[in-house]
Amino acid sequence: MHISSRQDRLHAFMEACRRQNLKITPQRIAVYKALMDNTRHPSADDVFQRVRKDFPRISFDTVNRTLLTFTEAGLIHILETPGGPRRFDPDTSSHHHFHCIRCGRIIDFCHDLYDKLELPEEMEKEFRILKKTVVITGYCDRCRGSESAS
Amino acid sequence: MHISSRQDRLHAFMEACRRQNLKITPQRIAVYKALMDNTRHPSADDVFQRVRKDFPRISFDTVNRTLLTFTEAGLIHILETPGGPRRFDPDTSSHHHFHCIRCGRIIDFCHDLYDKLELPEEMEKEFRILKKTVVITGYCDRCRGSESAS
DNA sequence: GTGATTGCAAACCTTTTGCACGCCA
DNA sequence: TGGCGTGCAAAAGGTTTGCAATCAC
Repeated sequence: MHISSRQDRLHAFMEACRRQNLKITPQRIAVYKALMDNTRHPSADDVFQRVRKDFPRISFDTVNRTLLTFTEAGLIHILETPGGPRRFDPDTSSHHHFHCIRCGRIIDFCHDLYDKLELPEEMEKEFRILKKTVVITGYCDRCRGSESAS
Repeated sequence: MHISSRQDRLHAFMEACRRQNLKITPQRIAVYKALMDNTRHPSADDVFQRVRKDFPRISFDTVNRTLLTFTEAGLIHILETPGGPRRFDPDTSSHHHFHCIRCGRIIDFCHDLYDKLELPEEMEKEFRILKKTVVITGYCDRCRGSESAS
């Protein structure tokens, strides 16, 4: 959970960069700050638009590549989506997702039981697991009425 | 599981179309047949390439739209992927996925316990649920060695 | 006959790639 | 200084849209 302050998180971020031999550049800091502000599920472009406000000269590519770098470093996650632009998730704590197949909304939810699910034994042996999420798909409250009205 | 014959499944498909007021066109039949053959996780283009063999005059758009139509009708599912082209899943029985974040492989697995997971009560009340999947992300057996070699 | 479906083509959007320059360590 | 990181621009890849012609019912 996000009990740590902005400063603490920024500090931890820089530590993580050092640990992974990632150079600490103004651009990376700007991207990370934007991610801390945005608790939703931003696309690369969403992040770009936000970072731009404080860092007008940054390029989209830098933002996009930075996001991929952060993902490889485990600082953020890539969301599982039903197609469409890639979405990132700055929240790396265990949580789960609901996807509306009509409006595309992704709704986070927490669920202790799901968090505690054990991984299949063989998989744990053979693979290196980073994340486990329950994804529920359907029509959200706003869309469930219109489902047959196609 | 797929104990029913090709003929049975085709028949069930046509029944489903009638039930949903979908016209039974040669194109839709061709797409459905291609899906029955392909047990992997095809993209729209994968399906297109396959259908083409038996139906050279079909257009990509028709295939793509047909897949979306089938999804809305609940005949197939859209896979949750970390970006990239949309993938479809002709297997609508309960199963779960592992995603390798390095090579992009999607591996199906079955897991009774995961199948039996109960949905969050409130969600079941408010939303219309179509599917529930556990998605595990990480490095697969082939890729786990190369993870630090970036 | 009528409305749903198809084929075609263009537009749109996102992601990837290559390369020269610049900056962090 | 060396090599990683950045910015720019072009290309590639996938999806969506509009419209006229066609087909299933």
